[in-house]
Amino acid sequence: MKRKNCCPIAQALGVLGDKWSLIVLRDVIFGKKRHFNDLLASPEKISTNILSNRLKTLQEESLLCCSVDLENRRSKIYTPTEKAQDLVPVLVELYKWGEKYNDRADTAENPMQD
Amino acid sequence: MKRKNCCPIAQALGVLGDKWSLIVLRDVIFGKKRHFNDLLASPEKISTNILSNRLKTLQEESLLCCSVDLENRRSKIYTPTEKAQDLVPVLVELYKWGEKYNDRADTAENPMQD
DNA sequence: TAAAACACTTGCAAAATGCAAGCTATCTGA
DNA sequence: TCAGATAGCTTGCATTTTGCAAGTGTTTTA
Repeated sequence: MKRKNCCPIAQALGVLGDKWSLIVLRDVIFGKKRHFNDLLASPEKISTNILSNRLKTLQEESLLCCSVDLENRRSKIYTPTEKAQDLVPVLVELYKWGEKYNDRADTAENPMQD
Repeated sequence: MKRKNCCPIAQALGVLGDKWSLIVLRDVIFGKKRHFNDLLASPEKISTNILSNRLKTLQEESLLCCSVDLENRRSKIYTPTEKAQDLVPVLVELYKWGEKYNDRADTAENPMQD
């Protein structure tokens, strides 16, 4: 969803305002997950085609960069850019809000405590 | 999207992780918009059925409450709850991030400067 | 060299979104 | 009082996004 000529919140949501982008970024940033299968294994159960698509768009938005794992050439490594790291405050505030109002978390499945 | 037994971020996104909920909340919280038609008039151009649906789900999630305008009984007033007000830090961080990385905002259309 | 692992891709069904039109209750002006 | 305007929806239908299962191609391991 392109959102030109509108407020920064709408522009941020143009990139992040879907069901999965921030989940993937959470896992890459806090969970330190780097591989496709690591991200697939999250308790939210993203499906392979969506994950693949999200990794593509997040690269296009310069939130992730992708490199080949030198020790295992069939494996790709996805790392967060500075632009993605700058989402930490957003994720932290979301975490605090979710904790205050919606928390039924099983800490064993909590990616913030990786 | 129900997200039980998972981290607070995922739970927050279960409520807010779509294209429109945070846009509506932005307008109610910062733009101080209270009526259906005020919300319709935002530059992001939400359509009537989606707005109607979002107002309903945001009430179900206790983020908005709805009352009849006593001075104009065909008009309804939507006000943010404390739970919604507590999203201010999330919206502020999103704003800062959007401003830093995606800003092409026309300040004349910027709801944060209402 | 056969089997397993990894990162996808494809096909198809279901759900969400987007657009236009219509509908009902209230209100306003002649 | 009564036609038209207004506010807030609802409906129908096309398009887009998501979800699930199965399959593909390359690399690695046994």
